[in-house]
Amino acid sequence: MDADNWDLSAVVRSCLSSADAAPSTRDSLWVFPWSLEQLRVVEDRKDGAFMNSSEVLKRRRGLIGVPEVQPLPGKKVGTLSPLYASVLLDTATAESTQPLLCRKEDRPVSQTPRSRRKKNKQKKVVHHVAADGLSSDMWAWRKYGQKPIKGSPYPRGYYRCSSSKGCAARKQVERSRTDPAVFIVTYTSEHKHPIPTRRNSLAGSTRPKLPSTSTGNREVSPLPSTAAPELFPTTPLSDSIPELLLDDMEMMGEDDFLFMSSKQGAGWSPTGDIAALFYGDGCFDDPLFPLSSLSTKGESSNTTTTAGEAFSGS
DNA sequence: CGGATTTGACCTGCGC
DNA sequence: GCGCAGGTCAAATCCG
Repeated sequence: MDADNWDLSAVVRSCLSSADAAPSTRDSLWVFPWSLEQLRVVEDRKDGAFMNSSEVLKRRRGLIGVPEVQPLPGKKVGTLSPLYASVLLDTATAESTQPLLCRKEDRPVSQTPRSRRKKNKQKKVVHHVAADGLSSDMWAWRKYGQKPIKGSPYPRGYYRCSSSKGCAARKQVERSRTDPAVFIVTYTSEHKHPIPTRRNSLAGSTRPKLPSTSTGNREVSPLPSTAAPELFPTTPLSDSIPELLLDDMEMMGEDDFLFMSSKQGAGWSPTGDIAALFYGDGCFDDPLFPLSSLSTKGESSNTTTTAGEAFSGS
């Protein structure tokens, strides 16, 4: 895939493979960087077929193997990441029948999101996380802005890494407009420093401020300050990850990490939460994304969900 | 006092 | 070229 052709759907596509598809194009899997807490949140909801947290942990430690998933009743067996599971959750709870996932080239022109501006040409990692799963980020983030987003009742918060000065890593947090219980976290750029083994002093000094009442927008805030991911203690992960992976990740930005293909391996996520596993051929070459076989809604391609729609303006 | 958050202003890219 | 909308800046403010 052309790096300039980056699209959210590609992010999602990269997380899924289908067991019934041709191995040459489907034998790929990405486990996106969810913390165990986040995974447990998804796991508890039992809304789809996905690898549970213990499985992820085993894979993380073993750094090999194919995730096993429980097939949805009447659905084909597939493998999918927690990220996709969250997308399913998002879809399942959406009142709208508008698809949440689609291929970029299938998107009607009228629905094309205001296409990526300069900043948006940067590769991004998009997570859908439950509110109580936001607490898992090892990095320290400092909020530098908040903007209302057209078409969404919820503003988007802008955070930059405060673990190290000069670090270009940023993230955006906003509520899903289809499921306010789900937050869309978008990571851009990469950390230019090793992941802290524990939350640094900056993070520790972040005050757990109560949501402002003076502005009257308390209910539309993407998340109260107290819910900022960086404010919660997180179990250090360094004890279970081979050092070589840390070295690899330091040399390899998240973008490179995302676009690695045609080989096996593992590494840290941009969030530093959990090792990602990948193997097989590059999944970005997939000609089709067989979401219809896994979707919890509908059977036709018309109901294939698109995370891009959940993310873009109306 | 140092660092984080808030929030209005400003900048910039994109569509028309 | 203009307007819109997203992204960033920075002063004011808050808090430990």
